[in-house]
Amino acid sequence: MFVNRRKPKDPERRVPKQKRAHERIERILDAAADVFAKVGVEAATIEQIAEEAGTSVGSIYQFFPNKIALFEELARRYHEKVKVFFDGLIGGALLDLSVKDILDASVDAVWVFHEQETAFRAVWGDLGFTRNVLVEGEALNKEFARRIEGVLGKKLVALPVKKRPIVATVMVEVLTAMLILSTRRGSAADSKALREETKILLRRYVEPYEVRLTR
Amino acid sequence: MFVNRRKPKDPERRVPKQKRAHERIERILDAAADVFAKVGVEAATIEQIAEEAGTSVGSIYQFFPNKIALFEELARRYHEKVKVFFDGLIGGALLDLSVKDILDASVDAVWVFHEQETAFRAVWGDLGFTRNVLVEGEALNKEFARRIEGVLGKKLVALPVKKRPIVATVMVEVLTAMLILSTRRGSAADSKALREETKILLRRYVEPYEVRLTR
Amino acid sequence: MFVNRRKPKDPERRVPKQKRAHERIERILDAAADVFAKVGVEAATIEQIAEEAGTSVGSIYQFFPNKIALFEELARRYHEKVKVFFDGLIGGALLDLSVKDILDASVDAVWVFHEQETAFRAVWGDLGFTRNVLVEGEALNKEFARRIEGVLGKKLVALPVKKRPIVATVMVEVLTAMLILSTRRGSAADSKALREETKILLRRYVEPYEVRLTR
Amino acid sequence: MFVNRRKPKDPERRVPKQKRAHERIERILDAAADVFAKVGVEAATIEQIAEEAGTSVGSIYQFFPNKIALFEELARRYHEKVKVFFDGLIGGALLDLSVKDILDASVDAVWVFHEQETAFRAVWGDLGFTRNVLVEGEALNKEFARRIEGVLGKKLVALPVKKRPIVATVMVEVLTAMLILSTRRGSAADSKALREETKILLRRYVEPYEVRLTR
DNA sequence: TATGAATGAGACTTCATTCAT
DNA sequence: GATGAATGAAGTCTCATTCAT
Repeated sequence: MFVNRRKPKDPERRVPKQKRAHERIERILDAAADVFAKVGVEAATIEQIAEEAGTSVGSIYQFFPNKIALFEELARRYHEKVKVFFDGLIGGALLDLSVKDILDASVDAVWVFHEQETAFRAVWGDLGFTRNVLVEGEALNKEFARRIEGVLGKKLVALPVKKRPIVATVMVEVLTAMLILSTRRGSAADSKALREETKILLRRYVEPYEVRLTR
Repeated sequence: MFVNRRKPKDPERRVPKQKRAHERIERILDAAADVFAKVGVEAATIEQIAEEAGTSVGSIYQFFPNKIALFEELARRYHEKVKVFFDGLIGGALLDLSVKDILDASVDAVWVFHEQETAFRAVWGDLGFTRNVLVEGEALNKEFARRIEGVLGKKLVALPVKKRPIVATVMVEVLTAMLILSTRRGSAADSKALREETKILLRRYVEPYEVRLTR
Repeated sequence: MFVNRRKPKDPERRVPKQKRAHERIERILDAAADVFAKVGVEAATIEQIAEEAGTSVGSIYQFFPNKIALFEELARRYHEKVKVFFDGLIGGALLDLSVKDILDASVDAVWVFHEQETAFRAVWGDLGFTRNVLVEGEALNKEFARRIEGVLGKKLVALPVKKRPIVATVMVEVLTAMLILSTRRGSAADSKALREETKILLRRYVEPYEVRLTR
Repeated sequence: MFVNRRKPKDPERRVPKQKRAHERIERILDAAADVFAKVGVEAATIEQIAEEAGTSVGSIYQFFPNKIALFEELARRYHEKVKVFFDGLIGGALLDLSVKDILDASVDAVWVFHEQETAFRAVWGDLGFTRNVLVEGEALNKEFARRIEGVLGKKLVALPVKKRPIVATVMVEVLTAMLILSTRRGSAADSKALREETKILLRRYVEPYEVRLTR
């Protein structure tokens, strides 16, 4: 009742021990992602999320100290998921393929991943705008870039080591931009076309680095 | 957009008042742009903007029905400015240049424009975030694309008419993405490097369409 | 919307420049005192106070950053009022009277003051309980005690200097206790009787110090 | 006060369970007293109390219908304890002593009791604050007064019967006030001094009633 | 018209109480 | 019974918008 009654509380909040709790957390996060996707992170309200999750606001606060924590957890999870995804992609036989095939396969894979993870897009899309957590989005893309650098180094022999970071960064950002665009545009036909165009764009960008020009 | 700004009864004596009102509107919009840039559209408060503009909230509501109208007017103006900018760009002797030179000049021009218009970036950057006005941002980029199509048609003779829209769209989005990235990264050195890399990227993308491959 | 949007704000809040605002502040404080008196400081809600004051919660927050600030301002004002009251009491011709007459006059005056300032009692009564602001109540009574010491020194010649503080403190606390009791009991008859009994109690307590026992 | 604690069907097998329940109740009440003492009744949360008691909130609600019931039970118990205490005090050889010795012994005893029962002070102190249960605190003091009246009648022969109630009341309230003051002030030295001063105060107050003025 | 105080809906968060396990 | 997660009413506070001066 009094001002100081709003004590910070255990910042970690309850650790989910029970299965039911675990499910609820998932439902809450899913709902949060949906709502974030629908109206944006800022405009989303806890009540909305609770309703979408089929719970009460109290339950959300049982697990998350505030709205931003929901967002951060989502971002963290996507980050994780993407890392795993990339590891699978690169860890595979990718490096045995030609640059063109690598790009095609990668774009396809990322595209599919992106389309399946509806909520992912919302979070990712908002990352740049939600000033408080910009960091996370940056981190995500920077991590992508780092991974890609590894591949570039092996396949694009004509690419000077010093230029690798920027080329990788550009590739990631271009891919991101195309994904976001495809989300914005909505139509499946557009998406397909954009995907193919993205492949072309990336291929043309890096092809010159593929073989060292001899003679 | 505006409330009752368009009722010039007694035009004679209205002129000075109109002038004052006009100045006030400009100051309000400038302030809004600044505040939006600083804290984001959602977080910005009318009071903040009023203070920054050296007016009162009441005065703002005299001219704008609500906060979003401020944003929309800003977006509209930038849209306008950009159109003018593009007209200048394309209307000039651009078409006499080679594709490479066109791209270089265009990227440079856009880049400079973007860097000068601080508030522009804020508005543009927040476009995706404030869902209600996403439209405006889309419109902007679509308009860009349409303009570019005109140029493409003339210079990229090998580009099939049907492919023009998507190529133009990709170019605009890529350029946009690079501009946003450069804003995020901040450092001037990065910006310069990104600008050059953007030129390379775009050039490689469209070069194949430059000349019809004859046998 | 976001967590950090709840910025501390100008802690002083608006300074009342306008007459209307001033009146409103008075009304708010009166209402607060009433509500505090009725349900206690902790249980009082801003909404209740706003209703009682015939305003809106927003108006209250225009002037006071939070509920506790209302309480503190009330306490501060009462403190002030009481100081003035005491100055009047002691500054008068009181010292020319006998100890008995001084006590009688003082108890009467305090009693009347206390009965008139309904809200005062509420705030004072809660001072001891509202942990956060205990200080204020203590300060008030300590100040009383200090004033009384001055009088004691002059009239109670047989009271050793070293004992003055505790005797003064006991007198103040006893008087306070009796006032609070009389508030609790409610009935006017009781109040009158308690008042007289308080005079007796205090008189008997200090009479032995009145004259130095010679021989 | 209690929910369903009084349904001993199958008393045989219930004994151990009852015992366990009894212990739990004690632990809960102790915890409640501690927490009330620490943060005040309003600010105390059931969860805090449960934690302090090493139980769960559910268990608390097994025995107490709500938070206030905890408080009331504590008050009731203190009331009880105090009654027993007083009975011991008065039932003893007290009446054989002089008025001075009675007062000295009583004040000492009450003081010690008060200092030992830490939680008691918290509950008592908060009595005035939690309006709903003000009654209880009043009752306590009224009961004290009644007991004291009995003694007064026997020892203060010069005290008119009609004046007994108010004298008793004043004595109790004064003692209470001094105890509370000593709690507030904290220091042991102060406490000792206050205790002695309280003895003096009370003695001087009632001495005149000790012997009937003859002639 | 300009000002800024007033309004009040609505967001966040807490916590007493209930209830499924 | 015991547990602690779930609920949601209620409280605090903010700020877009209105309106009296």
